[in-house]
Amino acid sequence: MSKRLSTDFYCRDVLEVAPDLLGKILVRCLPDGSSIRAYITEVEAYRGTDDLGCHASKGKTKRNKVMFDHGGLVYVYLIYGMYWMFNVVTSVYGDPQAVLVRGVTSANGPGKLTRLFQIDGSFYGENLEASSRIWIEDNGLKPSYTTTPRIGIDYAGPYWSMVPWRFLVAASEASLHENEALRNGVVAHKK
DNA sequence: GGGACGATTGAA
DNA sequence: TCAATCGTCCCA
Repeated sequence: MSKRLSTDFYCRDVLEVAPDLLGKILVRCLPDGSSIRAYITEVEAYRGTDDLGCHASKGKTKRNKVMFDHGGLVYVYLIYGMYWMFNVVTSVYGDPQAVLVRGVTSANGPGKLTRLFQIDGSFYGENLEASSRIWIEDNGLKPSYTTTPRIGIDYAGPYWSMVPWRFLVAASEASLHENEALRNGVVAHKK
C-alpha cells in the first residue's frame, strides 16, 4: 500500500527531494473518474536565484512566483508555445526551488508526460497534499540512480549548464520492476 | 506596443 | 536539421 506524500516531504532542499522522487508514484485523477498512475523515473533540480538555469535567477515574476512559496505546490509553465512543464516546488517560503519531472514509466519526456496526464495551466499552484486530482505516493521503492547535466539549458553558462542535477532511475523500468518485486517478496527472475 | 526566446517534440 | 506555436519578459 502506498501513501500520499505530505507537504513536509517537499519542504527540504531540492537536491534531497529530487532524487527522493525517483520511484515515487505520480497519480492523476481525471474528470471522468478514472486515474493514471506511473513511477517517476527522471527529474531535474532547479535551485534558487544563484542557479542561472533556474527561472528564479531572474527574480520573482508572474510566471515563477509559486517557486517562491513553500514546498509541495505545483509549478507549471508553457514552453515553445505547446508543451506544459510539470514541476514540484520544494524548500521553504522565500527559497525558490523546484523539481522538473521529466519522465515516468509510461512517458519519457516532460512534454509527453503532461500530455498523457492531462496537466495544463489550471494546475498552477495546486497543493499536492490536498488536491483531489493530482498527488504523489510513496510505495517504499528506493531505486538506484545516475546523474547527468540538466537538459536544454546551455544558456545558463559553462558552470550551471554542467551541474549534475538531472537524476535518472538506473536501467529505468528494469530497476523499478526489480525493486517492486523485492518489496513484495517476489523473486525476480532474470534471463 | 513590439520583438526575441524558450527546462520540447516529432518529422524531414 | 528544423518548424510548430504562444505566453512571458525585456526594451522602448
